[in-house]
Amino acid sequence: MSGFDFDDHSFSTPASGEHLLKGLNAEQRQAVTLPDAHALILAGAGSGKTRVLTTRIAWLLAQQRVSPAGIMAVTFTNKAAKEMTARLSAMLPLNVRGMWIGTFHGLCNRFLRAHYQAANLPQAFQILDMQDQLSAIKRLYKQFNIDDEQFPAKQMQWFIGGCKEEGMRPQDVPVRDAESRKKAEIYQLYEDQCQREGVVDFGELMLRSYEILRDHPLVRQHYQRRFRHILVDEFQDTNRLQYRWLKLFVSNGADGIAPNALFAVGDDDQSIYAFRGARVGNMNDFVTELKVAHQIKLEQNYRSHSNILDSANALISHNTRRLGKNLRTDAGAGEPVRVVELPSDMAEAHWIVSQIRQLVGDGNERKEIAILYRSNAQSRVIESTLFNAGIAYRVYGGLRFFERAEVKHALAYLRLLDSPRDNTSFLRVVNFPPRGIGARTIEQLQDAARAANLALHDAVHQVPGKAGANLASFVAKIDVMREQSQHLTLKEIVELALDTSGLLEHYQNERDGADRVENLQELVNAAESFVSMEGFGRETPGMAQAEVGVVADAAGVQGMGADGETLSPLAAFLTHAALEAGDNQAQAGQDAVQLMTVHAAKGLEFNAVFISGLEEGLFPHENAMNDYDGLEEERRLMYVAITRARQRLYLSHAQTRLLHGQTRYNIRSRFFDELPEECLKWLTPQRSAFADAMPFPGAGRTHIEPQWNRDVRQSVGQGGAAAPQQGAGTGLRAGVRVFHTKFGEGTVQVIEGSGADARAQVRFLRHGVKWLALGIAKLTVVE
DNA sequence: GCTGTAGAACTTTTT
DNA sequence: GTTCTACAGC
Repeated sequence: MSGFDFDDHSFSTPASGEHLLKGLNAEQRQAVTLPDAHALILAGAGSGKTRVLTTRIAWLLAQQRVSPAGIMAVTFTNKAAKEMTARLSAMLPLNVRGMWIGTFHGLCNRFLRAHYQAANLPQAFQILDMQDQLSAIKRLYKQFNIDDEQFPAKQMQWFIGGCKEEGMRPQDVPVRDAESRKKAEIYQLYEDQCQREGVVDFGELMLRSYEILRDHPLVRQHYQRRFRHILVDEFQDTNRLQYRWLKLFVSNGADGIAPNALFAVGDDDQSIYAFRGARVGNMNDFVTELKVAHQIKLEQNYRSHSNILDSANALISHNTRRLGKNLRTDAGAGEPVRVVELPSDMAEAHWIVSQIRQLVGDGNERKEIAILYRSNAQSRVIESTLFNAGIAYRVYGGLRFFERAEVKHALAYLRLLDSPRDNTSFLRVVNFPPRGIGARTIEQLQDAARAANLALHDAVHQVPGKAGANLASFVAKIDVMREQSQHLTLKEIVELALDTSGLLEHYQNERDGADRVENLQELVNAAESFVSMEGFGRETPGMAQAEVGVVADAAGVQGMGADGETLSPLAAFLTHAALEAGDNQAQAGQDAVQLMTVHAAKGLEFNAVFISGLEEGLFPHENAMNDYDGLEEERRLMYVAITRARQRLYLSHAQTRLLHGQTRYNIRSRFFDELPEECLKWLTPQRSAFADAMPFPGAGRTHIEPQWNRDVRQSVGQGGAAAPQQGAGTGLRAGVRVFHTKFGEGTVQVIEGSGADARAQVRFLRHGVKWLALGIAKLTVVE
């Protein structure tokens, strides 16, 4: 039950673990069997990264070099953590629950529950997701009269998250001017509010456990002593704080603790999350700061044919500052990469659908076909085309189960049972379903609560009159519910909440409430299966007692509860809901074509992949094109997209695209020019100024036109014959300064196309770079 | 206190 | 073009 017997070597595997190495190539085998020292594994796409990671753990255990309790394995997503756990238990007969395998945030949560007193948190602290966090900030704005115009709440949320990722508390925020001072001030107010209400956001989970490890040597030493092997997946995605957090677990041999080993697996070429704080530089820092002796590259690719892989390699070689890696495959050349240009986004969608029809007709499974795009907005046209064609599809992204409004409402009621001080939850449901508690009443309550320094829940009796009575009856309802829930199972508690709150009834009476009722029902199911899901609720406190006891006894460390309290099943369930928003896979398991952004596709693979919208401004995205790092990240994104494909890869771009309600004219992505010609098969002639009027190409027609004028941008740059008809007469050419009635002054970057299709790329002083159709836009030449 | 309409936003996203 | 937010009117 404890699973924390440190001397537990009780699995019946041959001690050598040799059998685990079967089927591994030399590189993989070398990585798996490295000595107990820090190591960096550069694992290219499709090189068997997860396999190496899990086999490494299994091998260490089988060799009896470490007990399960001495392992910590960290991932980014719940999905990855689950997969690792599943593979591991398939390899070895052992109780994986004794190990610390989980996401950064999941492990931090586990840590903070154990050290909640040192962390100065209630044991049943609630976790704010992004929605909760934003509404918490907005609430703060109301209370302190902060101008949302001047400090947009969304931006503030981003700012606070960014500070925490850098390990900065409000007092650490550099104050340069009035604005930064105010931001730091708001950050502080937000922190105070969270502390008062006993809630933590995602960043706080990381930062606070980091601080405890940093500031409590005895706690730190305890974990350093315990974890002999720390393994990290997707290391290139770690942010600064996560890296520092990891380093605190590393023992350098001081304090009488034997050195332990950090085994990091990552791929710098697949680093696509810089925009949310990921720092590829952590890989280099790791190597130098911890004097990593073992670096292994996994370059054998088991996924793609060589036309695909060579394309990926060629593309990514245009990036500088790489750690350097070249994938190889034994799979043979395979099909060429098919490339096509289409007149519009709609034509592109039709073309993709026609190709999919053909693929499916040839016996390919729909779920083995993926359509990738750079931004979500692009999915709409494709969706409607697939829908009209009657092809089953599934879109990734969007609202997940625990994020749905009705589910969040139900969870808010449940949270109030455990954490009455959670004002975010209180406000969410105090008048939902409507019970006559309006804005003015709530304002009164907030004033009273602030004056008396009480939680909203505890201040209801300070509000006089009818309004106060309404509030009191709401609180009474919650309190009664809490009383009644005392001896119920988790499932019964959820049912009680749905019933007593009136949520279920409310949605049952609503016209379009059927889906919501169904989701609430699903929540009951989730609660039921959660209990039977092997002891999530038991496991954490089990660790808490054992560990905290050890540390507190040995060191007399104050403030670390070693009492026998366990986290209630409800609290565990709420934690689960916050840390794992659940699937959005409505039709999961069906044989449907997969639609997703390139980001969402990372880590997945398909037999056939369509990458759509390969146009300048879209992919690479215009917001990323301005700086060099941004462009390199876009290229890595493209690299990720290409390497998703096993057998067939299709690249498409459209001349015109409806975006934000207006037609945009795009030229094909520069990435086409970075792919090896011999791997490609152009299904339409490469675009030129003279070939614009191509009719909508019949699906699958494969004639190849002469490829004159390959790079339009280049010919304009040379001041050559680009845009012969349009540009010549008006004096419009690259470099000329122009004026636009809406965007103001700018400089022409590129002109291309001819006649009605002619377009110019203009860099405006105030509005950035835009593509304008010369037949429509009113451009005046300034000079 | 609720409902309807006008206005703004809009890259990528897990925890 | 769509979707969410905010404020005004009933």
